[in-house]
Amino acid sequence: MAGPLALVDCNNFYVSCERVFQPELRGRPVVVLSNNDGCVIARSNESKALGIAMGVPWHLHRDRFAADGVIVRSSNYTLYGDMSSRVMSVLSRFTPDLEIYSIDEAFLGLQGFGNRLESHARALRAAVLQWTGIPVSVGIAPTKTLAKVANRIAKKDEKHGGAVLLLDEAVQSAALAGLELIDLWGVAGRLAARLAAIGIDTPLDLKHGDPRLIRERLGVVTMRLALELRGVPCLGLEREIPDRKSIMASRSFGRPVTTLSELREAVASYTARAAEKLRRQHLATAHLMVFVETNRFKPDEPQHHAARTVHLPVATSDSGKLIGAALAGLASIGRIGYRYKKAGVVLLDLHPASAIQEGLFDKADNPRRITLMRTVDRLNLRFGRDTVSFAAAGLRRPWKLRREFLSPCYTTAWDELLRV
DNA sequence: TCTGGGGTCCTAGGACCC
DNA sequence: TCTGGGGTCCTAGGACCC
Repeated sequence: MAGPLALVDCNNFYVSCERVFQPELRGRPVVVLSNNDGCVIARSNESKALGIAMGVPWHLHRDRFAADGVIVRSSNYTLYGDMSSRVMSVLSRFTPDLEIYSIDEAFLGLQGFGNRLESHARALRAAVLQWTGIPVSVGIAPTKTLAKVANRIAKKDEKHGGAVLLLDEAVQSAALAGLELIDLWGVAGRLAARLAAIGIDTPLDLKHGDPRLIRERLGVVTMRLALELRGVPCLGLEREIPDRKSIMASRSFGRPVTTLSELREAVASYTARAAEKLRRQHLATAHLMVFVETNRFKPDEPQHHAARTVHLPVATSDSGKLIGAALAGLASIGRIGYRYKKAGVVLLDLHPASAIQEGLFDKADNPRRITLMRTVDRLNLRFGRDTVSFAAAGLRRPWKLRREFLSPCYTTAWDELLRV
């Protein structure tokens, strides 16, 4: 069933969108800034070559950007959303098997294309460029994780002409040999550190690691990642767009907010915006969370981060009701005397709007947690340096627990016991 | 000398992605 | 003066219920 997959990823997407309508930006260093012109969220290749990192705050680098002739644009999400739809629409002409993964990426199922994969990839790139003006890179491999690797190589090295195929095992390993763990999809700093702690230092180590051991130590998500590196598909193509599980509307304030009335205004307008999204997706919500935050980049100022969840007796998408609930939540957490930097609302526990009348949202069929308990006569604990074992009447055999799986409060107790 | 075995809801936070 | 705005999944623990 599973055939090769392509990951199609738009190059420097936001910058490319700006360039479609301002061709004079081509060949020049360009960055796009986040809301409030806070930090850099997209860079052209020329900007990357200047050493501009993702996410850097603009105000700290403004002078340097100016000196380097960097062109700066505020973001325009309406434009990017529209361009994204055009790109996806072109891609859908090439295969019905399409997963829109993000605003600028899609996975394509390419079963049945046989040995025409490479020419197909090139035709696809050319079509997207011609019809939308957006350059894309294509990575083709048997699994999503390897397709990500292929795409990364296609993007980094121009000699491949924007398309890379990783179809046989030796080629895949050669590609992985040039990467570090944090270059992999799903690996960031923390996981890389935990992998290193069990002797997995490179993508090839992970590929050849013992899946059972990895699962035991690091969980099922990491085991899937290891298998995907071997070419075993663990992540399927998701053709249907699933309903959202939460909807958020939040903003950082341009300057600190110190009065409750300003906070109320902001929260009311974010709630209205979230409610619009909710209705557009034909959903209703039964919980709403409102939160406020002070400026975390100013640790010397008094900090206050607070959130309150408000339960709605009947799921709704009515802006008025939601704003009322959000303001009630805000009243119980907002405090005078703090300089607030950010606020927002999150709508949770979403249901199809059509289910409201029938009350179908009310009852969840699946238990949220399964508890196992056993009363035992007496516990016999043996503490070792790295493991503790339990023997008890009521347990068929002793349980052994490794230290790294204990939460810190227990390991402290463990240390105490070892000292005795 | 002795008092079960589950369940739900809520809050909070970690870790990752784009 | 100035550091984004969304999402996902997972884990853990407390309060409370029957």
